[in-house]
Formats: sequence, C-alpha cells, structure tokens
Amino acid sequence: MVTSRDVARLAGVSQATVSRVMSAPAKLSPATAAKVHAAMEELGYVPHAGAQAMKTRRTRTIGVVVADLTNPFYPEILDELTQELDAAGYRVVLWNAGGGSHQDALTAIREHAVDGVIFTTATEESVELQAAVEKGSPIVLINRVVDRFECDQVTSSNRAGGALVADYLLSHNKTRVAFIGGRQNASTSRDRAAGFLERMREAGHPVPEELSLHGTFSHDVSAGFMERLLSLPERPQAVFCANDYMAFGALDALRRHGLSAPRDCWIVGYDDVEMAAWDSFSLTTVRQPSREMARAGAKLLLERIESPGQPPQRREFPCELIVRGSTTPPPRG
Amino acid sequence: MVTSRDVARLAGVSQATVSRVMSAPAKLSPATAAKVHAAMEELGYVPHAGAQAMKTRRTRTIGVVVADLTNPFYPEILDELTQELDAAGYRVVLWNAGGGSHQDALTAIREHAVDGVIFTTATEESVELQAAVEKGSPIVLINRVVDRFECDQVTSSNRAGGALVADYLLSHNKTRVAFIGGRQNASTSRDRAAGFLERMREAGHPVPEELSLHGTFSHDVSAGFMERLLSLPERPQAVFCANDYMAFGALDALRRHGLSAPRDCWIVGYDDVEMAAWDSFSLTTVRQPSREMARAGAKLLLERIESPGQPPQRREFPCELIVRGSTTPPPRG
DNA sequence: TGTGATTTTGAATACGTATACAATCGCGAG
DNA sequence: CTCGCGATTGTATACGTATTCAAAATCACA
Repeated sequence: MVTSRDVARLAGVSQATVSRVMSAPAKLSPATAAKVHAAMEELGYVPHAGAQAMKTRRTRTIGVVVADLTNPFYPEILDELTQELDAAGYRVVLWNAGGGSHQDALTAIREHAVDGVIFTTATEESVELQAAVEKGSPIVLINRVVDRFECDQVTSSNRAGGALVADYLLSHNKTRVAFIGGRQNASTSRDRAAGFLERMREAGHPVPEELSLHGTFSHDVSAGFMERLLSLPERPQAVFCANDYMAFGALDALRRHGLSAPRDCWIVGYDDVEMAAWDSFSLTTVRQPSREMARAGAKLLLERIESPGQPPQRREFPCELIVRGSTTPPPRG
Repeated sequence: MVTSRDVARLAGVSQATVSRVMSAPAKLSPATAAKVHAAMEELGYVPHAGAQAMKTRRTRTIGVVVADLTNPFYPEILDELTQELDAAGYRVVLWNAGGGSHQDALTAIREHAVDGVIFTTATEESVELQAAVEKGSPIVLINRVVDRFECDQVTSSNRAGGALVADYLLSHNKTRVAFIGGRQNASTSRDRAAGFLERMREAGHPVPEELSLHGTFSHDVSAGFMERLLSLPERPQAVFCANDYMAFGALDALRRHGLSAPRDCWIVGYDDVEMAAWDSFSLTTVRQPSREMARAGAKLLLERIESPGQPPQRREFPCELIVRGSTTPPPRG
C-alpha cells in the first residue's frame, strides 16, 4: 500500500505537504504542488478512506434503506438517489428489507460508517429510529413518513391522492369499489386508504368491509386478494390498489380468469412507476413525483450533514391522476 | 463520541482489554468480560469503523456494480446479493450505471473503502478493470464476463441458451425469425446472439441482416426495433430478445399495434425475471439461475478475501427454456 | 540592504483501535 | 517455601491522515 509518506519521500517534501495538496492546494506553491502531483501519479497514490474518516469524521457515504427491490418503485428511487449522491461525491450503501435493516443502518451511523441515512421504510413502531432521530443523527425519511419524528421528511399528498381516485371513480358512476392495501403500519398505505375511503363515505358510497383488504405490499398477495374479490357474488366495479406493484397483481389475477380491465373491472394503482405506462399494463394510477422526491431527500440529508442543528423540514409533493387504459380510455385528441 | 478508552475507564480496565472483549473474548476472565460488557452497554459504545478499518485492513464492505436498475434483472441480483452479504456480516455499497461506475468501484478498492467488488457489467474494453484484476484486487464478475481476465467469474451458458431458442423455434417451423440484442460489448448479448444465429444458420435458415438488430439493453429501444420489424413487408414469425426486459418492450410494441403474441408473432426473452411469469406477459424465456449465480459470486468473493492468491474459478450455470404463452401455449397436463 | 509582513513548509501530534511484548498473578510440583 | 508455567492484563506502539504550531523562506517597501 502506498501512503502519503511514500509520496512525500519521493517528492522530497513532508507528509503534511502531501496532505495539503488534497485539502488546501491554494496554500501551496505551484512548484511543490506539481512535484507532489507527479509523485502521486507515479506511485498511484490513493488516500486511505478509513484513515481519512478517522481524522475528518466524514465518510462521504450515505446509507439508503429500501423495503423491497422486487417492487419497481424502489429501484426507481434508488436509481435517482445513487445518481444524485454520486454526483455530489457520495457513495451509497444499501440495506434491503430484512428485519435488521433499520438497526443495521442506525448502527452504521454510530460506527461512523456512513454520514447519514435515507429511510424509505419508516414505521411508527421503530423505537430505535426515533431514538436516533432525537439524538440528532442525520436521518431523512422519504416515502413513508412518521409524523411525530422530528426529522426531515419527504412525502407526497397520499391522502389527497386517495381522494382523487375516489372522485374519479365516482364521476364514472363506480360506486361498488374495493381497496387493496399494503401493510397498515406504512403511512403510505394508511393515508391513501384514508383519503379514498373517507371520500367514498362522504359521497354516500362507503366501501364495505369485505371490499377493503390489507396485507403486504406484494404482487402475489394482491393477486390473491383480487381473486377473492372476483369470487364474490357481486364483483366490485373497480379496485384501487395502494401501489402500482399491487395493481399489477390485480391485473394479473384478472387475466388469469380470462377477464380484463377495464371491461370487467377497473383497476387503479398508485406511484406511476415507469412500467405502469407500458402497453402491457396501461395502468391508470396516481403519479407521485418519486424521482423528484428522492432528489429532495438527498438534498435535505446533505444539507443537514453540512450544517447540523437546523430545524427539520417537511416537504409534501402533490400527486396527479394519470388516466390510462385500465379504466376508461384516455380522452381523445 | 464514546471510545474504547471511555469504556475502559468506566470498567476500570485498560483500553486493550476492551478491544480484546470484541476480538478475543476467550482470552479474558469471565469477570472482566462482564464488567466491560456492562460498561459498553451503559455508554452505548460502538467501535469506530474507520479506526477499525485502518488497523485491520478490512472494512466488511463489498461493492456491487450494476448496469441499470430499471431492468428488473439487476434488482433481483441485487436483492440476492444484499441478503447473502448481509448474512455474512458485510455491508453493500452500490454503483449504478453511469460512465464512472467502474472507475469509482476500483478507486474504492484502492482507498480500502471496500474489501472487494462484484461487477455485473464487465466489458472487454475496461483497461482499468483488467489492471486491477492483474494487481490481484478481489474482484468477481457475475453475468457479463471477460474471458481473458484472470479472476473469478460466474456466468450462465448463454451460447447454449441462444441455441436452445433456435432449436425451439425451428421445431415449430419458425424459420423467418429476428433477433434483438443489447450492447455488442456485453458478453451476454454477444454469446446469446452467437448461439442463436449459429444454430439458425446451421439449420439452413440464417437470420438475414435486416432482422438482426443491436442497440442498448432497454425496453424502449427494443420496442422501437420491434416496430421497425413490424413495418417490414414480410414480418418475422418470431423474435428472440437478448433479455426479458427487451422482450417486454417487444410485447408492448405488438400491443401498441393491436397485435399480440403468440398470434401475430412469437416473442422469446432471456433471464426469466420474476415478471416474465406474470400473466400480463407470460413470456417464454430462457431461465438462468440469477439468484444462484449471485450467491455463487458472493461466495467466491468472500473466499477470495479470506484467502487471496488462490487460482481464479469460473462457474457456468446451465440454462433452461421456459415455455409460456408468448409462444405456443405450454403442454397440457 | 534591512525590516516586518506574508507565504510556504516542516515537525509534532491526535484521531480510535488492534496487537506485540512485558508484567503480573495464581497455582501446582518439587 | 521456591521455582516455573500458563492464564490475564497492562503498556506501548502502529495504522495513515489532517491539522496546529512554529520555523523558514519570500516578498513589499522604505
């Protein structure tokens, strides 16, 4: 391994000078800077990340916790996050689902293995997460959000989005409708459900209990729910799924029974992942600006790392209904 | 920040003893071990990752380079890798596409920021990668592979897989067939193409040049190619795409023109990502055991880190044709 | 040419941990 | 009761870098 001392020796300067070439080149004469650069080049010098981290207390590494790489929503978020953080000179370490992810990520902060963490998967229950937040650890919540945590949070107007769907369905005289949700402890599923169910109720068409299903955010579970709905004596006219991934499951269940949307049942999703626009799905959905949210989250975290102690910020992005072929065909023109 | 010295002070022992509690507990009397543990607990001690890395020259972190998170193949690989490495006590840092990924990953090795890297995206051209390999850096290639690199490599029998598809199509009298490939510098696309085209030629039905298209591994580019194929005076009877993601694009192009598989054109993919089995696609494809390959890659890398200097290993996993609805319906029963 | 101000550089040290080596302790054999 | 050995523990040091402080070199200007 080649150290800054080796470079110093070759360049005929002190180790301190080599260090300064990287941290404060302005304070050096061009001549010595050139000498040092030449020596670094010749030896192929690369500073030791651990040693640097120890001195600077910075790792230029950010943690990201995602819930489920199988759901295309998360790869999209991750794609944007890696690009954004990469551009800012940060590395990304990834934790993927699994019970321990939260804990591992929080440990990584305390080990000074990362400068901060972006959670896309926060839930009310995580006592440790709350403790970390209260201790002032640099943490940002994207997507799922916990109101009482005092930290930066980025979300979309899930409640309003759910209501949007209700309005849309009602305006097309769909009054017997179902809801397929994910985990109840996720704010996303909860808020979307709340907005949707509340609006249906207000309109005088409350969603009956047997049409409001909750499980896990998964294609297969959702498909199973959809089959259950299809086997009811009176089939729902439309189904709103808490995310696109589940909506794909519902569409698949339809097809499996020789049925299709919108003919036999309307299907609406949430997220507007890229695949939703594919002709194979053509899924009507509520678009949340996921990539923009990811960028906002990254920015908030980097700012917090730069200048700790600022009051936490909350950003809520608006959502928008995107009508596609899984409900009514889009308006002509 | 609480250091091992703080713990030592509270426990009334030396810093060395605290360190030993973690690295060699057998060498300590149960009594002192207990004291130290209590002190660690009370102070919430967590060792500083950078300091540890500096001494031990290990980070317990592995880098992973993927090409495109939008292609569900990579999230699947990544899912398996994170689980596997996590279980082995390693963190994962992720590099995602972008021109600099390779370089960044290699730099991370030299910075001792990671103990090794798994590339899913190697190409012949990467001189730096070759140099790193020759220097003995712990590097494993999964998926895409470069024959002349002297490092651990995990792949599937892409050439044979391509031939499988040709045999299958020929056995159903599909003689005018097309190929949609990805980047030519990726061994996967190249080998699948070679196996496929060669077998078609051998059978006396060479694929004409205008039916052999190469672009980038993307849904949209593939859809564009498919549209071009559909606009030919004589439409191909079947299209083999170098991966499922591109096959989805081809299916979408069909649908966009009011056509469908297998009625108007057979579509075959490669990979067998989870989505391929969904009813919305029901894609005939060549299954490669991606998750198994990921595990094998992780294992090879960890072994290499444990005991460097071993001769590099190559593992090639067999592939299997999975017939689904995008070609002939699967055999009854 | 001398003086003080300023720039440029080096010597020394600290970051937090792991470990080689030395010191101490307890205990059984002689 | 002494010697010696193994089991525990402490002391001292090194890992590679950033930074403080002081020294040396340079410069502006009289």
